[in-house]
Amino acid sequence: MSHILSAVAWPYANGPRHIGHVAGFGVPSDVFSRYMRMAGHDVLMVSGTDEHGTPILVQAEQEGVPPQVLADRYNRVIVEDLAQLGLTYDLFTRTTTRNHYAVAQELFRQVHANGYMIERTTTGAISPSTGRTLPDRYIEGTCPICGYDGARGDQCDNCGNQLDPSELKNPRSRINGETPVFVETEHFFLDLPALTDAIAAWLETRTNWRPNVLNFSRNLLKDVRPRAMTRDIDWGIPVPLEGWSSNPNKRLYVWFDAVVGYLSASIEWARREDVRTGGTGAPDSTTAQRWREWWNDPTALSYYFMGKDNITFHSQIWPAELLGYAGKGDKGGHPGAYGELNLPTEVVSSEYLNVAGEQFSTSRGVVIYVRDMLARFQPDALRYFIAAAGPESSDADFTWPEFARRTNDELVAGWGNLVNRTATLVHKNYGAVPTPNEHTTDDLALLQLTQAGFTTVGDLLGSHRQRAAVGEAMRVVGEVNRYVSAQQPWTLKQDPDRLATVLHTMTQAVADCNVLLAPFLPHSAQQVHELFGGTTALAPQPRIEEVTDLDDDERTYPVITGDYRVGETLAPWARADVVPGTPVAKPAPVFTKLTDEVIAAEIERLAAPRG
RNA sequence: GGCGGGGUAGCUCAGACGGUUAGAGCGCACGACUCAUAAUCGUGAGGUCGCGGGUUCGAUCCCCGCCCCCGCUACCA
Repeated sequence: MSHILSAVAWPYANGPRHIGHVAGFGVPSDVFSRYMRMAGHDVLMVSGTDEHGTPILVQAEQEGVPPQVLADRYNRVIVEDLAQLGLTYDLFTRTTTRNHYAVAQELFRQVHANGYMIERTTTGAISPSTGRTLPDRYIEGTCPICGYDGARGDQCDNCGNQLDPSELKNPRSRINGETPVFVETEHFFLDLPALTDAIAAWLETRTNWRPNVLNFSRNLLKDVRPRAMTRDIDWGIPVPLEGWSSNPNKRLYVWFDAVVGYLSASIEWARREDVRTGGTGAPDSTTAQRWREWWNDPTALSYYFMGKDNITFHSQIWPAELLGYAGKGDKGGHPGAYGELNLPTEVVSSEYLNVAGEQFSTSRGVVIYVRDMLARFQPDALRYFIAAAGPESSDADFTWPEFARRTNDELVAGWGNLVNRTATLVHKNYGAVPTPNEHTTDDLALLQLTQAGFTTVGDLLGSHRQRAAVGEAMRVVGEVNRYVSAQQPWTLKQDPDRLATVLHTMTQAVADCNVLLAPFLPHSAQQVHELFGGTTALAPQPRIEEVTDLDDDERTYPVITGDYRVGETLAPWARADVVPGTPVAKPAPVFTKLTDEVIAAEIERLAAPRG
């Protein structure tokens, strides 16, 4: 049994998240975490909303509200969506807690003390009216090469050439149209060249990563330069150094602190455990130190879930921060108060989910929000689609007809119908799970087959092959349907001994399948369990809790948390023998079949102009 | 431009470190059954494995060239 950290990418709080986001990081991380918990491991699954950076600041100004107000709004929306989808975070928090500020600053301070934060003067574009960094992407003008007027500061969309923003003719801010000025400014750069050997050595020890992720990560090391970790901006975490911390216009780069979130959320989780068990939540109390079980124990495992656009931050920047913190680069050094922190065991990156062949685009209205999806469809239907057809190893496509097909032909007709016909037969004939007589070889063969699923499906889940895993589980479901057709229990009314045995075998096989599918379909797994008279918790769900900031009594915010203890709130990854005599009521269908009309309405909604 | 991924049955995809008849699900055709949300089970039709060369006894899988699609290209979350 291992300690396993499920580190899930932090959704950016500038708007509601769409199903592409949860396909990339949400469902895969939850399926993995649920399975690992069922298999008996100590899983800590953490994430939160990422709330700093230019986009939130710009959007807040356009709306005329403080950035924190904007972030508060979308933090709550995202929390509600992820919880409703059934994502079992041990803690889903945010980057604007005092705890996170303190942890991010501690990381920065020690990386700096070890010599891996180097101060440099650079020329940067700033907005003259605010004094803030104007990122390349926020500058546009006329391309000096092709004359196209809509060129961005980093690249011309017309001719494809890379540009330097200072080369643009008639440069202007996309935020407010003013002409940017190029000034000299001081910033701290993460000294990646001094850490490259250490990163490369770590990458060399990595096995079992998806090959494209590992190759991409190795490639990144071919051309490494120091990377700025501070910004001219007044929204973010203050730079914890003399002369900097009091400067309202210097802040940590949003990505520096976003990846620190995995650690700070783990620490916040431990501190809240301390509070829950009667402590004060002070960082140095015994329970509040429990995060170290996942971060300091070298045998602990950590899996980072994200979309492919985040790979560089998780296989290069975050390891560099950790190595710099530990003093393990070319310049030496020593760890700070958190000790030697584990580097990622595996960076589990997804590709992209497209919608009907197009990339998601909020501005063009090519988007399906998680919220809208969950308002009209069962969460398990979306989870199933993502698990079975998601962008696991290459880009995948979401279309409404395919969603309907997966739901109707596989979930409803395959699995739901097996549950329903089994429960109906049991209910009609006995009203309870019957006591079996002697099993035939057919019965035993089926039970052996469903039992074997725990190994085959489990192995696939453990190696992040969820599409194959759910396919294997559904193959087992198909075998049970074949058994039912072959045994024809509805013809056995004159042979009660045999009927009881067949129905008992079916019930056991369905129960096995239900556990196999529980990581993917937790909502319906619990329903199916109860349909067959189960009274215990099989697949727990997360809950939203309003909490007070541990270091600021004035502030409250919602978190996602829950109790996911195997054997107590969660079924183990193994057969649970069905108990003869357990009452089985007349079943109601577990999954809702999607009609053509419903799907047509969704297609129309997607095609409609935005707004 | 550079780097990376991909082009396999009508659709969505799997697979082969080169080797007898290339797989799955759905769709389609026919049949069986009727416990079940017209669900289930069986049988069958259907593929020049992007194009052109090369290596090889043999390539769809390796090499070269080409065409097409997608992503990344570093201060953008």
